Amino acid sequence: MEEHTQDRREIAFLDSGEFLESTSKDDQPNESLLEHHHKPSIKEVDFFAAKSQPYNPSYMRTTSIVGSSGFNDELVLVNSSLGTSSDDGDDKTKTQISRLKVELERLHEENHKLKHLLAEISESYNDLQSRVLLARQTQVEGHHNHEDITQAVYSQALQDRRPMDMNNEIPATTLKRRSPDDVDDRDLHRGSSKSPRLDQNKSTNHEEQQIPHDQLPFRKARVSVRARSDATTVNDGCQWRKYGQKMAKGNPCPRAYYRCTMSVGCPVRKQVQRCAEDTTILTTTYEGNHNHPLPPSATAMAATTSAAAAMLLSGSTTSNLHQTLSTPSATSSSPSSFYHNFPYTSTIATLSASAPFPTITLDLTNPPRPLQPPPLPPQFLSQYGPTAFLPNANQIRFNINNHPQLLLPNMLGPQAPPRDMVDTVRAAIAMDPNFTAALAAAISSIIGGGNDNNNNNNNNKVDSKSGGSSNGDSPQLPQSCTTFSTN
DNA sequence: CGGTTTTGACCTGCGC
DNA sequence: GCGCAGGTCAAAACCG
Repeated sequence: MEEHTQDRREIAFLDSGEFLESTSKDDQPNESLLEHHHKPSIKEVDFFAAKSQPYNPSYMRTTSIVGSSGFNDELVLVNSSLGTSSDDGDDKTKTQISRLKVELERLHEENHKLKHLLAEISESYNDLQSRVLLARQTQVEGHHNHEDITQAVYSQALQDRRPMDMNNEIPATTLKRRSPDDVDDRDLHRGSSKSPRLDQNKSTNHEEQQIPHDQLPFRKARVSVRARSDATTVNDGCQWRKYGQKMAKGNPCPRAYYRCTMSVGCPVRKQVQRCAEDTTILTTTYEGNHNHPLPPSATAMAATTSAAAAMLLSGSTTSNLHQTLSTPSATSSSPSSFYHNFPYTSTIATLSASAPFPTITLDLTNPPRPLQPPPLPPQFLSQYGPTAFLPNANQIRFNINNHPQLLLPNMLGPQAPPRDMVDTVRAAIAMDPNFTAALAAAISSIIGGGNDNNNNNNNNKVDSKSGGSSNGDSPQLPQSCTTFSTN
């Protein structure tokens, strides 16, 4: 049981309609509240029903911190008028108060259980999603006639047999490990004979491979983020260690390779390279899934890129994704119809079919044409303010399956503090069911988001060297958050 | 002293 | 087979 008295977050009851009706009927919220607890009317706390309830400030004497998911992690019912009631000293009132406290404790415990339940559901969902994608892969491998460009991208990824990326299927060759503490799915899946001394774990049978399902087998999709930054790399909330640097062909700027160091063996890697044409643009390409909890500041980014990767890997969800050509060689087969759906000159999201990996590029560099934001639920307006979703200079735009266009303010630019990013991603996830791929991470962020402010200003490190703060000041989330790509 | 960065070497796949 | 390019390794240097 968590402490009620320390660091409590005051949550107004946005409970069932019955409850609100009872409180609004007599326009005496405090007494109604007490009366309400004479009756066992609050059997369950319907967190998600709160969204549909009109916000009535006269009854919400406390600050509403109902997250965008509608899930309260702390239920501390505060009746600010109890102590000043004219019935002070009345035994009946005291009895009611004590009953109320008991009920409150019960609700708190119930809330705690629901949190666990939600975590389990989220985990189950991720598991199921992996299985679905695996089934899709199997299906795609047997049917190469794909009219949809995204299916073609996906198919190409599945047919790619480059050993460095041989994570989509277990090769019928040797598996190896470099060292006990340097084990990632790449090592587990790679069919390399690079180091005979490390040649072990041989197997030729798919089903004999004991591979974590969350790393199986979809790791090839990449999420690339283009953003203007003067720093060597962008702050995404994670800790990274640079393990290599290479000069890439056609670009005078070196490409740096980073590996996530927030957990031993975390397979997530990223490449950072400046654009040759415009050195103020930094391209960060993420690959892999985190195998550890993420701090809230990293979860938001993870949720966004994970959703993008999920779109990329899901044929149905990518079919309506606006696509443009990032380079003349990219996605030459992209149907021109996409351009009709895409009235903007700037790149929104780019799918690259020519790359060795299916890659989705989120371009945050081109100021898009101002767009009318979608209507927002009242709770978002109350929580984030009416201007929270107004278009900024740099935004990511998603248009997935004809869902409302989501405006994600520039996550990486210096003018956008992480708080905006976190809040906006939360809201975006809540607004679009297709972001359920990131739901677990987002909700975790929301649950732990009571101290988001702690992460606002101290996660601006620009490289891993100055890092360490991101996981030191942030509470670790109770679950592993799938990040960036689902491949 | 431990973690990170640097940097040359090495490995692999691909194209010719 | 050879060269090229992308990616990774690992020892040395660096840093707090």
